[in-house]
Amino acid sequence: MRLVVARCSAHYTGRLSAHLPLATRLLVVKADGSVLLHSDGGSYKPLNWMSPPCSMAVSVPDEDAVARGVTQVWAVQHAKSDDRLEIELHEVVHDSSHSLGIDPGLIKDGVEAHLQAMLAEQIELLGTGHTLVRREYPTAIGPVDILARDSTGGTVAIEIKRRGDIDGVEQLTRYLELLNRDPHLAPVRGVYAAQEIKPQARVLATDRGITCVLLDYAAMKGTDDVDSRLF
Amino acid sequence: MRLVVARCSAHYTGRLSAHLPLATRLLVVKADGSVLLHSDGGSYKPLNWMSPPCSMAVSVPDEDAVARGVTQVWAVQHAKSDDRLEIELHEVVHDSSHSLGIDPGLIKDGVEAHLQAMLAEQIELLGTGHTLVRREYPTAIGPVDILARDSTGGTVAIEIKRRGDIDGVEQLTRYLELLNRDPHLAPVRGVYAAQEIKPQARVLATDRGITCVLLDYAAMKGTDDVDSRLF
DNA sequence: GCGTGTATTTCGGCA
DNA sequence: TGCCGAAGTACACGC
Repeated sequence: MRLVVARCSAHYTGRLSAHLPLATRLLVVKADGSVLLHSDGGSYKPLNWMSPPCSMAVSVPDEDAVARGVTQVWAVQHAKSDDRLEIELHEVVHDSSHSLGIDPGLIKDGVEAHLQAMLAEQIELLGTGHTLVRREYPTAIGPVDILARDSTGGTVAIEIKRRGDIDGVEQLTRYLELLNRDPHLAPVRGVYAAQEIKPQARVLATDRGITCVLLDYAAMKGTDDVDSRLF
Repeated sequence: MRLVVARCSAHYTGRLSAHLPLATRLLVVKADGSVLLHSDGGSYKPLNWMSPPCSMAVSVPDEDAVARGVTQVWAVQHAKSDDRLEIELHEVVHDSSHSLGIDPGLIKDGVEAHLQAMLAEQIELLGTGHTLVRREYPTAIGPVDILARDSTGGTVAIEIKRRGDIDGVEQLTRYLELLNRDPHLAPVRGVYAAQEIKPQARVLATDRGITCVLLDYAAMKGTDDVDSRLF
């Protein structure tokens, strides 16, 4: 990994065109050849970058560029597309290289899969008498997160999201349409369960007769008996 | 901006829990207090990070940690939530600080907004006699990109994408269903306009009576009289 | 390899 | 400020 701090400008062409005016920035060249261009703010996203696989060619600036104060030019070309990032470096403030080795990677916990597991175990949160049929109930267009039965024996298809957006309603709608063709299951009721449901998603869901349920992750985790296995 | 290369492990708790085993990584501390933890690969996304606003407290490791080889502990706490990132540093390979100043930021060109603006100005690309009603025509489930009238006075709802995928067809279908309930507008015809339309999207659109239109960005830009303001 | 669905998404725009 | 949709989305998992 090479770290360079320099005054620079940059130009990207590929899926869009973008330009970065002259300013001092951090340039990171990773071992796989990818390049990140970071400012001193924003968030984790670089101002500009090139993803691997790509290769970088360093060249001497032409006369015109030298006159503008350019000391070197980096041309980073993506290996499989026309994506191209050109960086003109002016003063270089810092330049160092470091050997990092391969990273063991991140271990995660607490994403949608956990919500699904916990709701499956606490299916009565949807109402007294609800019973689990199975998680990841398979259909022709993909698995339904949870299939259950309510106290009257009616089938309930549940779509789970961390953030309930409008596309989740579409997803559930497609499942419901398919499931309702199965005479063993029909009629199937839909439940959209999420930690947070956007107003527009709620409107669309309600319009289609889908019930919205808010999930309280902390409360569910508190009564989750498999909690202990996490870490 | 502070750059540190060090052998470290990390623990994140917040919207999820995550752990990073001991390895050598780049740690970037930005001027706004945010912290990035990068490996020598992956992509532009850090292995772990803390977004601003947040604050970092450096402390001396306890006896137990010292025994594990920890030389310092960074506790990064988000200012507005419970998000917390703890980093245990072992050997520090590199440590430098740099003043970068405020970045002028990225200037983009060629995104969906440009396509929309240009098509609104060149609405006759859809056929002679087409007139613009308005851009971002509001509905209960979100704004339609462009609403127009054709030469016969019929209403046309236009969905614009850079890359025409299947979800854009779904989106337009929802709008059409809603708009067709409005007696002042009905019947409303749908047009799916994109620089590139995926075969599956084209099939679905055609099946639903939606017209597909390919947008030639370069050609549209050539006749765009506000072109001069870009860059 | 491609398609699908998630993400500590981030980012910008508009009400 | 909050909500909503786009992103050079990236990324993992399924087939």
